[in-house]
Amino acid sequence: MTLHVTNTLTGETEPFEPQDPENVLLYYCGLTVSDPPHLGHARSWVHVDVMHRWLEYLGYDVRHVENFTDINEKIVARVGEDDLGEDEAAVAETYIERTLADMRSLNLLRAEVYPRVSEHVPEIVDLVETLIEKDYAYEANGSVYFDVTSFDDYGKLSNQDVEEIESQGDPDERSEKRHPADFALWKADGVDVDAIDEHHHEGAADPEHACGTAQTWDSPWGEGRPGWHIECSAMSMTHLGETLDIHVGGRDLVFPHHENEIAQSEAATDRSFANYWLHCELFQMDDEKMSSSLGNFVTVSRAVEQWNTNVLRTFLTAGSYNSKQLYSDETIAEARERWDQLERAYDAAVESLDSPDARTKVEDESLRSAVDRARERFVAAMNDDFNTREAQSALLQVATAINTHLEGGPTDDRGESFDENGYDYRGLRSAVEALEELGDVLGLSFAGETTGSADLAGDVVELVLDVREQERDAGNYERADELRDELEGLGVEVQDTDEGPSYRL
RNA sequence: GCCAAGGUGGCAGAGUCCGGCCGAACGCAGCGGCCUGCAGAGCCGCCUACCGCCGGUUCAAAUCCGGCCCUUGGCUCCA
Repeated sequence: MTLHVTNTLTGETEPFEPQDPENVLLYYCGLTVSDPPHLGHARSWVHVDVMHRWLEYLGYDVRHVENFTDINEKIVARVGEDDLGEDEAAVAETYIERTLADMRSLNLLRAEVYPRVSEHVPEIVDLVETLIEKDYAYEANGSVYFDVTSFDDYGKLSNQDVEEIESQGDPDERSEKRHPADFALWKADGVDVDAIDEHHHEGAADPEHACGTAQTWDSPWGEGRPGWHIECSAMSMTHLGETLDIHVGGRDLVFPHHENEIAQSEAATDRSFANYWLHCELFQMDDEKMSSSLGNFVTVSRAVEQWNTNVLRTFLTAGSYNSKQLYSDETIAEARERWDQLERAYDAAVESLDSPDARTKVEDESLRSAVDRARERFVAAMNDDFNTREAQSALLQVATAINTHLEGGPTDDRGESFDENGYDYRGLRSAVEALEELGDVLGLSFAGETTGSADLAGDVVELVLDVREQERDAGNYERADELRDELEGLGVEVQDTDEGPSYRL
């Protein structure tokens, strides 16, 4: 059984075969750092992260590169705003730091490199020169444009017909372009701040000021700035070579961005730019997508604060990466419920494993075979185009098997209960291992976060529970219920069990 | 207008590439039972889907083919 992925280039699900059987070159189109990252970005990050983890699980070495676009008109437009920074680079740096912090809070595996456009201008200039030499690009008034009619495959990713394409880029570029679909590789000096959509930051720095702070670079065509699309080609080639195995990005980037990346790169190298193009679908808010430009987003930092990393990751992987996902209070609450079930079952299994009953010699085939079946389902699901929803379902299957075993007591292979009151420690151990190992593929972590303050809080909760037990023993249930309600009000979930009360924070 | 993706139970969401095991997974909500002082959690069971509409192929279709309707995304910055 091998990994299959849906390739936007062919529109089909294909077996995955990297160029080098042991290594995978993975590039993810990162973000333009002109706004705080929102949950939509997090959804893509988490899915790319899960791909990365799954590829490693399969034994590949993954070279994962994720860029930051730190040269962009939208960044310039924010210069001087709040305390973001006094020039384009400073604003970008502010957001890059925030973004990296958000990424850490989501338990993402680090990429090997996070290249920035500003650090690759020489490579970009080289690439543009190559394209001009090969007659795929032309200079006009200090700007350089890619000639789409010179590249036969133009449109192969998004199935566009060159003749149908109206135009790309700023309106004032049009007169300079030979074909309306030609796009800028290099833009002559100035920044047209008027062209920037400023709907979500009224009162931003005035255009004059912004223009003054837009950095420019020297080039064979005079002072200027790199175009948007060329950066990804230059950076991925610099760090991963001419042909990528996997290129991932948001669905909204298919055209024109990814289409243009292909054109530039393949025109320059005469080689395939990326063998597999995977696209992450977007979040659906009531009836439109979540996006920076629409302003209808929830920031990552707020979401992590409000929920937590495990709940969020459960939520973000509750659908396939390549299908749209509905964002609503209900769908996120449901994810929380799923995660809680996993965690409760895991805690129960670990606790039982440590109890004397677990040492009773009991064999329970049903638990172990349920875990084996779940493992198989999980692996098959992930190999089937990273089907994370199905994978979650397999994890829940383990949780149910644990609970059934703990609840009903062990059974023999005919499903009849043993007389002994014991647990099958081998089965429990395999269940715990499965949860840890497979959960890790989704970036879920069962290792409780026991900080010093949490320990203290736990001690205090136990003290209260001791008092409550005394009240219960005395038949004073009203007082006992009050204590339980009050604890719940503080976020402590109390459960009475045969072995006494237990709680979750 | 052009390109792309999608329409599955009250909600959400797999399955559609490789037709039968799908009268349709997993979960949420709801209902009944067990357990419990009660509650929660958990367990067991139930409930609601002829899989957008019409036609075709086939012994057999949610899954293949054709037509139609609707939704969403892209064609301007966007994960």
